[in-house]
Order: sequence, then structure tokens, then C-alpha cells
Amino acid sequence: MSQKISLLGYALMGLLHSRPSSGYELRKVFAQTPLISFSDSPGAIYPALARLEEQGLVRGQIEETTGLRRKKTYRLKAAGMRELKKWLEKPITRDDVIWGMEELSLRFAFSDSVIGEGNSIKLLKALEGQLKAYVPTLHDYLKSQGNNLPNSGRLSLEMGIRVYEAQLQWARDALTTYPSRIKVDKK
Amino acid sequence: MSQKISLLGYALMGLLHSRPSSGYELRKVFAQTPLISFSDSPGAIYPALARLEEQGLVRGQIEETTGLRRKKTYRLKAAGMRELKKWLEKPITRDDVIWGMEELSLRFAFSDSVIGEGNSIKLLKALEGQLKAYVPTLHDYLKSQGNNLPNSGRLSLEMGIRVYEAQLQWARDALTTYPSRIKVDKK
DNA sequence: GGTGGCATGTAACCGGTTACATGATTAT
DNA sequence: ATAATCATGTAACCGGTTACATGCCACC
Repeated sequence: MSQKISLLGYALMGLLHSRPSSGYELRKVFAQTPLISFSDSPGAIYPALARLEEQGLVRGQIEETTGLRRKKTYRLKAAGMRELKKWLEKPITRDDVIWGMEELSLRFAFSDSVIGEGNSIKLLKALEGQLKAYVPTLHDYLKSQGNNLPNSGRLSLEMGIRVYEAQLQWARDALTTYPSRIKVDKK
Repeated sequence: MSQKISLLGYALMGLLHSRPSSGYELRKVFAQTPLISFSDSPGAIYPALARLEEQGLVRGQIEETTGLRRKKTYRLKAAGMRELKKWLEKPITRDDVIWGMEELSLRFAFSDSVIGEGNSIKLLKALEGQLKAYVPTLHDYLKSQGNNLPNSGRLSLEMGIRVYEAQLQWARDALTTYPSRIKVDKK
């Protein structure tokens, strides 16, 4: 039924949502953007775009307007928009926090412009909740297992904890930057 | 020449270095360890162990001692130890910091017991240096591009920066926990 | 005329994911 | 008995990596 889309596929759709682009332009975005590691290799992007097109999620149009070199501009189709929204609005689970913070960070990055500020806040709150629940279990693990680990092993674990704590603190700070509309749109 | 080994392969060798184990035991480690996301699926671990064995890096011995159910215990061979050390001692590049912090964290976790405290410290210092150089470029990027991004996009970028800053701070703190032997073993 | 950026693709390879398969042992 | 855990594997699928291939255009 609902087709499988790779993380790269969602990233491409998210970018196409903000502006129609060619594969080359999308590659440049990946090459220049420092965070969220997507490869800018043609062997990843062009096949991914072709897959999205086959699935009817994006449309590629060759522009031959002014005798320029050929260039294929992709646009997000309605079905693509639906899939993008579905992905962004998926509930956040504990597993997402453990195995997929990178994906969550990408989802949040797109959320404002695709599903709106109110839903961004929802996403943030859910993320904060999951992190708040998860961080203590890491501390427990460290307390119970820390002595069995070699020095650098324990330190490495501590680094992981610090990273999660930083993300939690970030989520809290981020929430304060959203104007708290008196009575946020109920329901 | 020097065979290609996946990150999972190195992780397995690192664990086998500390104690010979069966595939099942290694799976349990992955299932229970909260950080560094390796799958505990048999479809990943057993083929990976088989590859390492083909490459002469580990040796698997079936234990049939007391009529128990069969169990294959793997041990790290000398060649495996060499590859493991080579991996741990590889110089750290800027690209490692951008695309492979997870791998660096794993390398550091194994470093104490495989290559010794002195080399752990070297690794840490190199990591600190790379992070110290990289973090400012992220701030520059945020300053120059932040205004072009939607709110949540900019916030997402800030999260990435916070994570790198947390890792940098961690590296500094970690270095202070190593006893500074007066005149660290020279050369 | 050569370098470098624009622009799109293909194909072999590799390894992780998912799902299936098997069977012994241990606890309820 | 039967469910859970121990224990090892196989095979199809998928998609990212790497490397190769092509050709235009601009600039010096």
C-alpha cells in the first residue's frame, strides 16, 4: 500500500517542497549543508529522484527553454505532499530517539514550512517528552554498568549521555522561542 | 590489499578482543547496550562473523563439550588484532568528525583496552582538536545562512551545533580525567 | 586547448534489513 | 504441553557507495 520511502527520499521531498529544483541543485545543498549527513553522490540522488517519480510523488520536467544545457526540474506532487506530511506527523517513539535522532532532526527542520508552527511545537514537545524519559535510563545504565567497563568505554558512554542531555536542553530552549499564543489552538 | 571491514565488523572484533564470544552473545550485547546503534538481527551478525572468519581475522570454534546445544565461540586472531589496531590508530580527519562521530566514539570506547591509555589520550586530543576547529565553522554557517532558513530549520541547525559543542566539552573534560603522568611516555 | 563547473546518468558491488527456517533446552 | 529462551543460519530485497561515462559551456 503506502510505498516505502528512504530517508533520502524524504529529504529530497522536503527540499522540493520549499522550491522546485534539479538533481544537481539538490546535490549542492547536500554538499554544502554541514549537518545531517546525506551524500551528494549522483549515484544516490538521481536514482532516488527516479524512484520518487515512479511512485508518483514528484514530477520531473526537462527545461529546454533558451537553448541552455538540459536540466530536469523536479516538483513535489500532491501525493508527495501527502506522504511528506504523513511522515512529519508520525508519532515519535522511544525507538526513534534511540535509533533515529538524525531523522527526527530532519523532520523537525522541515516541520515549520510543511505542517506549520503549531505542529512543529507538537513535534518538539513529543521529542522533549521522549528525551526526558530516556536520559534517566542512560544514567541508570551508567551507574549499574560503568564499573564493568574500561575507562574509555565508560567515557564513551558518558559522551552519548551528554549528547542526549544537550538535545533535551535544546528542545526545552527551542520551545521557549515559539511565541506562546495565549491558549494555543485547542484540540 | 588490506581487506575492507564494515563498522559492524570492527565492533565485533573490538568485543571479541575483550572476550571470546558466540554470535548470540554478541547479539545480546548489541540488544542491551543503549548507545552506538548496531542491529542485533541475526541477518547482520552471523554473516559479518562469517566474513571476518573468511578474511582470517577471527576463528570460530564449535563447542560440543558437554553435550550442550551447539555453540560457536569466536576468538580474535593475530591478523584481526592487527586490523583492529590499525583502525584505532588511523589519524582523525575533519571528515570523520562531520560524517562519522559514531565511529569515532566506538573507536575511543575500545582504545583503552586495545591500544592502551597513552594512545587513548592521543585519540582524544586529536578529536578535541578537530572539534575545536569545526565548531566555529558551524557558527559561521548559522550566522550567514540562519536568516534564509525557516524557524525550525534554523533551530535544527542549532541543535546540531549544541551536539558538537557538547562533544567538544566532553573531550576536554575527559582529558582531565586521565592522570597526567609527568612526562608522558615520549615518542 | 585545457581546466573547471554544470548536468545527468549507469552499473557493479556490498552489506544491512526483513523474514523465514530449524531445533534444542528450560521454565510454567 | 507449550511458551520462552538459547542458538545459528539462509535468502530476497533494497539502496547507498564507488567508479565510470558523457557532453556542454565559460574562462583564460
